[in-house]
Amino acid sequence: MNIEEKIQLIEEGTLEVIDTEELKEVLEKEQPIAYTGYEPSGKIHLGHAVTVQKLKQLQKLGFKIKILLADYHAFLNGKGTIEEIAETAEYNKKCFQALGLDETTEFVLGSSFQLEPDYTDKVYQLATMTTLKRARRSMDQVSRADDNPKVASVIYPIMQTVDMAALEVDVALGGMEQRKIQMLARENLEKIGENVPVCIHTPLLHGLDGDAKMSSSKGNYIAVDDSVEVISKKIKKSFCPQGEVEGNPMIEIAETFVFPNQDTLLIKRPEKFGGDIELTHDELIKDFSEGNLHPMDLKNGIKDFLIEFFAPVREFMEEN
RNA sequence: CCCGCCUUAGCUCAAUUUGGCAGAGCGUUGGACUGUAGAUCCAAAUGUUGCUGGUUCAAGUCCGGCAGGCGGGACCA
Repeated sequence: MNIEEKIQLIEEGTLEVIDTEELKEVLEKEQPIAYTGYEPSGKIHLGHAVTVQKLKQLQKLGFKIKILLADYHAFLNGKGTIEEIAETAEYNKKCFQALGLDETTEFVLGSSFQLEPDYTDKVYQLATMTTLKRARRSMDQVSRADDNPKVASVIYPIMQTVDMAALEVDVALGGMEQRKIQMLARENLEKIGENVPVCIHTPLLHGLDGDAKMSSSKGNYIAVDDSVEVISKKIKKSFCPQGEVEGNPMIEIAETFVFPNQDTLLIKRPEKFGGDIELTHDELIKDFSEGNLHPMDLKNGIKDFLIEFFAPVREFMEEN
Protein backbone atom coordinates (compact mmCIF):
# COMPACT_ATOMS: atom_id res chain seq x y z
CA MET A 1 0.00 0.00 0.00
CA ASN A 2 1.46 3.35 -0.96
CA ILE A 3 1.28 6.51 1.07
CA GLU A 4 -1.56 8.02 -0.91
CA GLU A 5 -3.69 4.95 -0.30
CA LYS A 6 -2.87 4.98 3.37
CA ILE A 7 -3.90 8.61 3.66
CA GLN A 8 -7.15 7.91 1.92
CA LEU A 9 -7.84 5.07 4.32
CA ILE A 10 -6.98 7.17 7.35
CA GLU A 11 -9.21 10.03 6.26
CA GLU A 12 -12.17 7.72 5.87
CA GLY A 13 -14.71 8.30 8.59
CA THR A 14 -12.91 11.34 9.97
CA LEU A 15 -13.99 14.96 9.85
CA GLU A 16 -10.53 16.38 9.37
CA VAL A 17 -6.84 15.64 9.26
CA ILE A 18 -4.64 18.58 10.12
CA ASP A 19 -2.90 18.43 7.99
CA THR A 20 -2.56 15.97 5.18
CA GLU A 21 0.87 17.14 4.05
CA GLU A 22 2.25 16.58 7.53
CA LEU A 23 0.60 13.17 7.66
CA LYS A 24 2.49 12.26 4.52
CA GLU A 25 5.78 12.96 6.27
CA VAL A 26 4.69 11.01 9.32
CA LEU A 27 3.86 8.02 7.19
CA GLU A 28 7.41 7.96 5.90
CA LYS A 29 8.70 7.20 9.39
CA GLU A 30 9.46 3.62 10.29
CA GLN A 31 7.10 3.43 13.23
CA PRO A 32 5.20 6.63 13.87
CA ILE A 33 3.35 7.01 17.15
CA ALA A 34 -0.37 7.73 17.39
CA TYR A 35 -2.16 8.42 20.62
CA THR A 36 -5.55 9.15 22.06
CA GLY A 37 -6.14 10.25 25.63
CA TYR A 38 -9.23 9.13 27.48
CA GLU A 39 -10.44 10.33 30.81
CA PRO A 40 -11.22 7.16 32.73
CA SER A 41 -14.95 6.77 32.50
CA GLY A 42 -17.52 4.56 34.19
CA LYS A 43 -18.47 3.15 30.83
CA ILE A 44 -16.64 2.84 27.55
CA HIS A 45 -19.31 3.43 24.95
CA LEU A 46 -19.84 3.70 21.20
CA GLY A 47 -18.41 7.21 21.20
CA HIS A 48 -15.11 5.94 22.56
CA ALA A 49 -15.29 3.04 20.14
CA VAL A 50 -15.22 5.42 17.18
CA THR A 51 -11.70 6.51 18.04
CA VAL A 52 -10.63 3.03 19.10
CA GLN A 53 -11.70 1.75 15.72
CA LYS A 54 -9.53 4.38 14.07
CA LEU A 55 -6.61 3.49 16.36
CA LYS A 56 -6.93 -0.15 15.34
CA GLN A 57 -6.73 0.90 11.75
CA LEU A 58 -3.61 2.99 12.40
CA GLN A 59 -2.12 0.03 14.22
CA LYS A 60 -2.60 -2.14 11.15
CA LEU A 61 -0.93 0.56 9.08
CA GLY A 62 2.19 0.27 11.20
CA PHE A 63 1.65 2.88 13.86
CA LYS A 64 2.76 2.38 17.44
CA ILE A 65 -0.39 3.04 19.50
CA LYS A 66 -0.30 4.72 22.87
CA ILE A 67 -3.44 5.09 24.90
CA LEU A 68 -3.28 7.65 27.62
CA LEU A 69 -5.43 6.77 30.59
CA ALA A 70 -5.73 10.37 31.64
CA ASP A 71 -6.32 9.98 35.34
CA TYR A 72 -5.12 13.43 36.31
CA HIS A 73 -7.22 14.98 33.60
CA ALA A 74 -10.28 13.23 34.96
CA PHE A 75 -9.28 14.42 38.41
CA LEU A 76 -8.95 18.00 37.19
CA ASN A 77 -12.35 17.62 35.58
CA GLY A 78 -13.95 16.72 38.88
CA LYS A 79 -14.54 13.04 38.18
CA GLY A 80 -13.52 11.82 41.62
CA THR A 81 -10.50 11.12 43.77
CA ILE A 82 -7.32 10.03 42.05
CA GLU A 83 -7.68 6.58 43.68
CA GLU A 84 -11.22 6.09 42.39
CA ILE A 85 -10.11 7.18 38.96
CA ALA A 86 -7.16 4.77 38.98
CA GLU A 87 -9.61 1.95 39.57
CA THR A 88 -11.80 3.07 36.68
CA ALA A 89 -8.69 3.31 34.50
CA GLU A 90 -7.92 -0.37 35.13
CA TYR A 91 -11.39 -1.30 34.00
CA ASN A 92 -11.17 0.97 30.95
CA LYS A 93 -7.87 -0.60 29.94
CA LYS A 94 -9.62 -3.96 29.83
CA CYS A 95 -12.38 -2.51 27.69
CA PHE A 96 -9.88 -1.11 25.20
CA GLN A 97 -8.06 -4.42 25.00
CA ALA A 98 -11.37 -6.18 24.56
CA LEU A 99 -12.12 -3.95 21.60
CA GLY A 100 -9.26 -5.60 19.76
CA LEU A 101 -6.19 -3.44 20.07
CA ASP A 102 -3.25 -5.82 19.92
CA GLU A 103 -0.64 -6.56 22.57
CA THR A 104 1.80 -3.96 21.25
CA THR A 105 -0.57 -1.25 22.41
CA GLU A 106 0.99 0.82 25.15
CA PHE A 107 -1.27 1.96 27.95
CA VAL A 108 0.10 4.91 29.87
CA LEU A 109 -1.35 6.20 33.09
CA GLY A 110 -1.17 9.99 33.10
CA SER A 111 0.05 10.16 36.67
CA SER A 112 3.02 7.92 35.78
CA PHE A 113 4.76 10.80 34.03
CA GLN A 114 2.80 13.98 34.61
CA LEU A 115 4.61 14.74 37.85
CA GLU A 116 8.11 14.61 36.35
CA PRO A 117 10.09 17.85 36.79
CA ASP A 118 10.65 18.16 33.07
CA TYR A 119 6.93 17.78 32.43
CA THR A 120 6.02 20.32 35.07
CA ASP A 121 8.56 22.74 33.68
CA LYS A 122 6.84 22.62 30.30
CA VAL A 123 3.44 23.11 31.90
CA TYR A 124 4.70 26.27 33.59
CA GLN A 125 6.25 27.51 30.36
CA LEU A 126 2.96 27.10 28.55
CA ALA A 127 1.09 28.69 31.43
CA THR A 128 2.99 31.90 30.78
CA MET A 129 2.05 31.99 27.13
CA THR A 130 -1.56 30.87 27.18
CA THR A 131 -4.35 33.32 27.94
CA LEU A 132 -7.08 32.38 30.36
CA LYS A 133 -9.69 33.06 27.73
CA ARG A 134 -8.06 30.82 25.18
CA ALA A 135 -7.56 28.01 27.67
CA ARG A 136 -11.14 28.18 28.86
CA ARG A 137 -12.51 28.41 25.36
CA SER A 138 -10.61 25.27 24.43
CA MET A 139 -12.49 23.44 27.17
CA ASP A 140 -15.95 24.36 25.85
CA GLN A 141 -16.92 20.84 24.87
CA VAL A 142 -14.72 19.02 27.32
CA SER A 143 -15.13 20.34 30.82
CA ARG A 144 -17.86 19.19 33.10
CA ALA A 145 -20.59 21.80 33.60
CA ASP A 146 -19.67 23.86 36.62
CA ASP A 147 -21.17 27.10 37.90
CA ASN A 148 -17.91 27.81 39.61
CA PRO A 149 -15.21 26.82 37.15
CA LYS A 150 -11.95 25.86 38.75
CA VAL A 151 -8.38 26.77 37.90
CA ALA A 152 -8.08 23.05 37.10
CA SER A 153 -10.03 23.63 33.90
CA VAL A 154 -7.30 25.83 32.43
CA ILE A 155 -4.47 23.56 33.54
CA TYR A 156 -6.18 20.72 31.70
CA PRO A 157 -5.53 21.82 28.10
CA ILE A 158 -1.98 22.80 28.95
CA MET A 159 -1.27 19.36 30.33
CA GLN A 160 -2.87 17.77 27.31
CA THR A 161 -0.45 19.74 25.19
CA VAL A 162 2.57 18.60 27.17
CA ASP A 163 1.31 15.00 27.01
CA MET A 164 1.86 15.08 23.28
CA ALA A 165 5.48 16.08 23.76
CA ALA A 166 6.08 13.66 26.63
CA LEU A 167 4.61 10.72 24.72
CA GLU A 168 6.47 11.80 21.56
CA VAL A 169 3.39 11.45 19.42
CA ASP A 170 3.26 11.99 15.68
CA VAL A 171 -0.51 11.79 15.49
CA ALA A 172 -3.04 12.95 18.05
CA LEU A 173 -6.44 11.38 17.49
CA GLY A 174 -9.62 12.54 19.15
CA GLY A 175 -13.28 13.30 18.78
CA MET A 176 -14.32 16.66 17.38
CA GLU A 177 -14.87 17.99 20.90
CA GLN A 178 -11.09 17.93 21.30
CA ARG A 179 -10.52 20.25 18.38
CA LYS A 180 -9.95 23.49 20.25
CA ILE A 181 -7.51 21.92 22.67
CA GLN A 182 -5.67 20.22 19.83
CA MET A 183 -5.36 23.46 17.87
CA LEU A 184 -4.10 25.23 20.95
CA ALA A 185 -1.62 22.41 21.45
CA ARG A 186 -0.32 22.72 17.91
CA GLU A 187 0.31 26.43 18.39
CA ASN A 188 1.89 26.02 21.78
CA LEU A 189 4.11 23.04 21.00
CA GLU A 190 5.61 25.03 18.19
CA LYS A 191 6.35 27.90 20.60
CA ILE A 192 8.33 25.70 22.98
CA GLY A 193 10.16 23.95 20.19
CA GLU A 194 8.43 20.60 20.44
CA ASN A 195 7.28 18.40 17.61
CA VAL A 196 3.81 19.36 16.36
CA PRO A 197 1.64 16.29 15.83
CA VAL A 198 -0.89 15.73 13.08
CA CYS A 199 -4.37 16.07 14.53
CA ILE A 200 -7.15 13.77 13.40
CA HIS A 201 -10.71 14.34 14.48
CA THR A 202 -13.59 11.91 14.30
CA PRO A 203 -17.26 12.87 14.32
CA LEU A 204 -19.25 12.78 17.52
CA LEU A 205 -22.09 10.33 17.73
CA HIS A 206 -25.50 11.61 18.63
CA GLY A 207 -26.93 10.24 21.85
CA LEU A 208 -29.52 7.49 21.60
CA ASP A 209 -32.07 10.12 22.62
CA GLY A 210 -31.11 12.25 19.63
CA ASP A 211 -29.07 14.61 21.78
CA ALA A 212 -26.08 16.18 20.07
CA LYS A 213 -23.52 14.06 21.90
CA MET A 214 -23.37 10.58 23.29
CA SER A 215 -21.90 10.77 26.76
CA SER A 216 -21.80 8.65 29.85
CA SER A 217 -23.07 11.47 32.02
CA LYS A 218 -26.29 11.74 30.04
CA GLY A 219 -26.91 8.01 29.99
CA ASN A 220 -27.73 8.11 26.28
CA TYR A 221 -25.08 5.61 25.26
CA ILE A 222 -24.54 1.95 24.53
CA ALA A 223 -21.51 0.63 26.34
CA VAL A 224 -19.20 -1.76 24.55
CA ASP A 225 -19.72 -4.30 27.33
CA ASP A 226 -23.47 -3.84 27.76
CA SER A 227 -25.35 -7.11 28.08
CA VAL A 228 -27.64 -8.36 25.34
CA GLU A 229 -30.65 -7.36 27.43
CA VAL A 230 -29.35 -3.85 28.02
CA ILE A 231 -28.47 -3.33 24.38
CA SER A 232 -31.95 -4.45 23.36
CA LYS A 233 -33.64 -2.21 25.88
CA LYS A 234 -31.57 0.83 24.92
CA ILE A 235 -32.16 0.36 21.20
CA LYS A 236 -35.88 -0.02 21.81
CA LYS A 237 -35.93 3.31 23.64
CA SER A 238 -33.83 5.09 21.06
CA PHE A 239 -34.85 8.09 19.02
CA CYS A 240 -35.42 7.06 15.43
CA PRO A 241 -37.64 9.34 13.35
CA GLN A 242 -39.17 7.68 10.33
CA GLY A 243 -37.52 8.52 7.03
CA GLU A 244 -35.04 10.90 8.62
CA VAL A 245 -31.37 10.22 8.08
CA GLU A 246 -29.77 13.37 9.52
CA GLY A 247 -29.05 13.12 13.23
CA ASN A 248 -30.65 9.71 13.44
CA PRO A 249 -28.56 7.69 15.89
CA MET A 250 -29.49 4.35 14.27
CA ILE A 251 -28.33 5.55 10.87
CA GLU A 252 -25.17 6.90 12.47
CA ILE A 253 -24.39 3.59 14.11
CA ALA A 254 -24.89 1.88 10.77
CA GLU A 255 -22.53 4.28 9.03
CA THR A 256 -19.93 4.28 11.79
CA PHE A 257 -19.81 0.65 12.81
CA VAL A 258 -21.69 -1.55 10.39
CA PHE A 259 -20.52 -0.55 6.94
CA PRO A 260 -16.87 0.12 7.67
CA ASN A 261 -16.74 -3.50 8.86
CA GLN A 262 -19.08 -5.33 6.48
CA ASP A 263 -20.73 -4.67 3.15
CA THR A 264 -24.31 -5.31 4.14
CA LEU A 265 -26.63 -5.22 7.11
CA LEU A 266 -29.00 -8.12 7.60
CA ILE A 267 -32.42 -7.06 8.80
CA LYS A 268 -34.81 -9.68 10.04
CA ARG A 269 -38.44 -8.88 9.42
CA PRO A 270 -41.68 -10.75 9.92
CA GLU A 271 -43.16 -12.01 6.65
CA LYS A 272 -46.07 -9.60 6.85
CA PHE A 273 -43.65 -6.68 6.69
CA GLY A 274 -41.71 -8.08 3.76
CA GLY A 275 -39.46 -10.71 5.28
CA ASP A 276 -35.71 -10.59 5.87
CA ILE A 277 -33.59 -8.25 3.77
CA GLU A 278 -29.90 -7.57 3.42
CA LEU A 279 -28.95 -4.02 2.52
CA THR A 280 -25.81 -2.22 1.44
CA HIS A 281 -25.13 1.24 2.80
CA ASP A 282 -26.66 2.99 -0.19
CA GLU A 283 -29.69 0.73 -0.23
CA LEU A 284 -30.29 1.25 3.45
CA ILE A 285 -30.14 5.03 3.17
CA LYS A 286 -32.39 5.00 0.13
CA ASP A 287 -34.95 2.60 1.61
CA PHE A 288 -35.07 4.33 4.94
CA SER A 289 -35.37 7.86 3.63
CA GLU A 290 -38.08 6.77 1.20
CA GLY A 291 -40.01 5.15 4.00
CA ASN A 292 -39.64 1.63 2.67
CA LEU A 293 -37.72 0.55 5.72
CA HIS A 294 -39.59 0.92 8.97
CA PRO A 295 -37.64 2.36 11.95
CA MET A 296 -38.42 -0.68 14.04
CA ASP A 297 -36.87 -2.94 11.44
CA LEU A 298 -33.81 -0.74 11.25
CA LYS A 299 -33.57 -0.85 15.02
CA ASN A 300 -33.79 -4.63 15.04
CA GLY A 301 -31.06 -4.86 12.43
CA ILE A 302 -28.82 -2.51 14.40
CA LYS A 303 -29.58 -4.35 17.61
CA ASP A 304 -28.65 -7.74 16.15
CA PHE A 305 -25.51 -6.24 14.67
CA LEU A 306 -24.35 -4.64 17.92
CA ILE A 307 -25.05 -7.77 19.92
CA GLU A 308 -22.84 -9.75 17.59
CA PHE A 309 -20.27 -7.01 17.05
CA PHE A 310 -19.58 -6.64 20.74
CA ALA A 311 -19.86 -10.33 21.63
CA PRO A 312 -16.04 -10.66 21.75
CA VAL A 313 -15.91 -7.74 24.15
CA ARG A 314 -18.38 -9.35 26.52
CA GLU A 315 -16.43 -12.62 26.32
CA PHE A 316 -13.12 -10.89 26.97
CA MET A 317 -14.53 -9.00 29.92
CA GLU A 318 -15.79 -12.23 31.46
CA GLU A 319 -12.52 -14.06 30.99
CA ASN A 320 -10.33 -11.27 32.36
C1' C B 1 -9.02 39.63 58.24
C1' C B 2 -14.03 42.40 58.12
C1' C B 3 -19.16 43.09 56.08
C1' G B 4 -23.32 41.39 53.13
C1' C B 5 -25.90 37.68 50.39
C1' C B 6 -26.73 32.50 48.89
C1' U B 7 -27.29 26.82 49.93
C1' U B 8 -34.77 23.35 49.23
C1' A B 9 -36.34 16.75 44.43
C1' G B 10 -31.56 14.55 39.29
C1' C B 11 -31.82 20.13 37.20
C1' U B 12 -34.03 25.33 37.50
C1' C B 13 -36.46 27.38 41.26
C1' A B 14 -41.13 28.52 44.63
C1' A B 15 -42.78 28.29 49.71
C1' U B 16 -39.21 32.92 54.15
C1' U B 17 -43.01 38.79 54.24
C1' U B 18 -46.89 36.95 59.05
C1' G B 19 -43.37 29.91 62.02
C1' G B 20 -48.79 25.82 60.75
C1' C B 21 -49.06 18.86 56.24
C1' A B 22 -42.37 21.07 51.43
C1' G B 23 -44.54 22.52 45.93
C1' A B 24 -44.13 23.62 40.44
C1' G B 25 -41.73 23.26 35.71
C1' C B 26 -38.20 20.30 33.34
C1' G B 27 -36.20 15.44 33.64
C1' U B 28 -37.14 10.19 35.23
C1' U B 29 -40.54 5.85 35.38
C1' G B 30 -45.20 3.53 33.82
C1' G B 31 -49.49 3.50 30.64
C1' A B 32 -52.58 5.38 26.04
C1' C B 33 -51.67 6.52 20.82
C1' U B 34 -48.65 5.18 16.93
C1' G B 35 -45.77 -1.49 13.65
C1' U B 36 -39.96 2.11 16.79
C1' A B 37 -38.53 6.26 19.31
C1' G B 38 -40.15 11.33 19.51
C1' A B 39 -44.48 14.65 19.82
C1' U B 40 -49.26 14.60 22.39
C1' C B 41 -52.53 12.96 26.34
C1' C B 42 -53.05 10.23 31.26
C1' A B 43 -50.68 8.53 35.74
C1' A B 44 -46.78 7.75 39.30
C1' A B 45 -42.28 8.04 42.01
C1' U B 46 -38.57 11.17 44.25
C1' G B 47 -36.50 15.15 49.68
C1' U B 48 -31.30 14.22 56.10
C1' U B 49 -34.68 21.81 53.05
C1' G B 50 -25.72 22.19 53.35
C1' C B 51 -24.18 20.45 58.57
C1' U B 52 -24.90 21.39 63.75
C1' G B 53 -26.91 23.31 68.42
C1' G B 54 -31.04 26.16 70.35
C1' U B 55 -36.14 28.85 70.90
C1' U B 56 -41.28 26.93 70.15
C1' C B 57 -47.06 22.90 70.91
C1' A B 58 -44.91 23.44 65.91
C1' A B 59 -38.79 25.60 62.24
C1' G B 60 -37.20 25.39 55.12
C1' U B 61 -38.86 29.93 57.81
C1' C B 62 -36.51 32.72 64.13
C1' C B 63 -31.47 32.71 67.02
C1' G B 64 -26.13 30.76 67.60
C1' G B 65 -21.99 27.96 65.52
C1' C B 66 -19.65 25.48 61.31
C1' A B 67 -18.81 24.32 56.01
C1' G B 68 -19.06 25.58 50.90
C1' G B 69 -20.11 29.38 47.24
C1' C B 70 -20.82 34.53 45.41
C1' G B 71 -20.02 39.81 45.94
C1' G B 72 -17.73 43.86 48.27
C1' G B 73 -14.22 46.08 51.68
C1' A B 74 -9.62 46.23 54.11
C1' C B 75 -4.34 45.18 53.81
C1' C B 76 -0.52 46.52 49.98
C1' A B 77 6.51 48.52 53.80
